[in-house]
Amino acid sequence: MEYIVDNGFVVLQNVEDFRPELIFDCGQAFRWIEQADGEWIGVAMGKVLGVRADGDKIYLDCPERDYPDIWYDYFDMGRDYARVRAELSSDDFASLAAEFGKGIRVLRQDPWEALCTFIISQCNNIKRIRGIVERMCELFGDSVTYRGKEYYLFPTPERIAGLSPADMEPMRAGYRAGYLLNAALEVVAGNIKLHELEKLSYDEVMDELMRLKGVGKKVANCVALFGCRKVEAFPVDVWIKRALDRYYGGKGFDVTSFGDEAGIVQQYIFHYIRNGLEG
DNA sequence: GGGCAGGCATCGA
DNA sequence: TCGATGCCTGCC
Repeated sequence: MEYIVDNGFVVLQNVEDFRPELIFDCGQAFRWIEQADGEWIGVAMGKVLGVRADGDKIYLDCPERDYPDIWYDYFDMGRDYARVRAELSSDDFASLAAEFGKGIRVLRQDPWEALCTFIISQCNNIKRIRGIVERMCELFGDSVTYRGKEYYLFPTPERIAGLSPADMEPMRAGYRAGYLLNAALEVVAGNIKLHELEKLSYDEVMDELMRLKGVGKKVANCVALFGCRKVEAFPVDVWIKRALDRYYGGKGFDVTSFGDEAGIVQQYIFHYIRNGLEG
């Protein structure tokens, strides 16, 4: 956990795998926004954070203690992504994708936020997902001030559980609003313990999550990967399915061939097929 | 102005 | 177990 503090910034040095535009714009998190000067500002884990990359240095605008307490884990800094990429060398397609996506990291997000955002994601495009999530936070989240500007935290399950369907209409989440309300009620009732899930096996996590209405295999895999630290989770959406069909002969493909960190490979492939294959 | 977007639940074979 | 269908909404 090597870092220095420089002029109020936490500075990570000699970081090879950390490109904010890839991390924040590859569909795993929906609340990071690029500023005109290239800095990224996001709301996560109950905080607001500014992130700037300059060569192999990463500048985090946060109190020093927040790095070991929060952001080291959130940015998955304990994982050697160069090793993950190197281990794919026997797979031509995956290593191409990994090379193209060098700089991606899989964020370790709050499980409740991951659950809600990926419930919202179903049958939706990223732009609209972002809009719904943002309205959800502005309507029901607590406000915090950062550099003199107001931001809204992701609302707690308790707050959502107290809403009526009519209260949720301004979110414009459509039929997904009912799923969110149900999930909040289940969490508040203690019928699912989101923060305990990471201690369970991947299969157990999937079973628990899929008990919730509106949570099927795809959403559960996303929550397991991004919210419960299950890096073997491999969400298959229409894009990934097309890629597997095309490059691995489709149906019989066994994702465990990507190893026990298949979810990281999924992020590389997802980014590659959407941004790297044009022309 | 339809089709469609990083699914899911339900229903009928 | 599998395929078809409706679901809210809004951008293209």
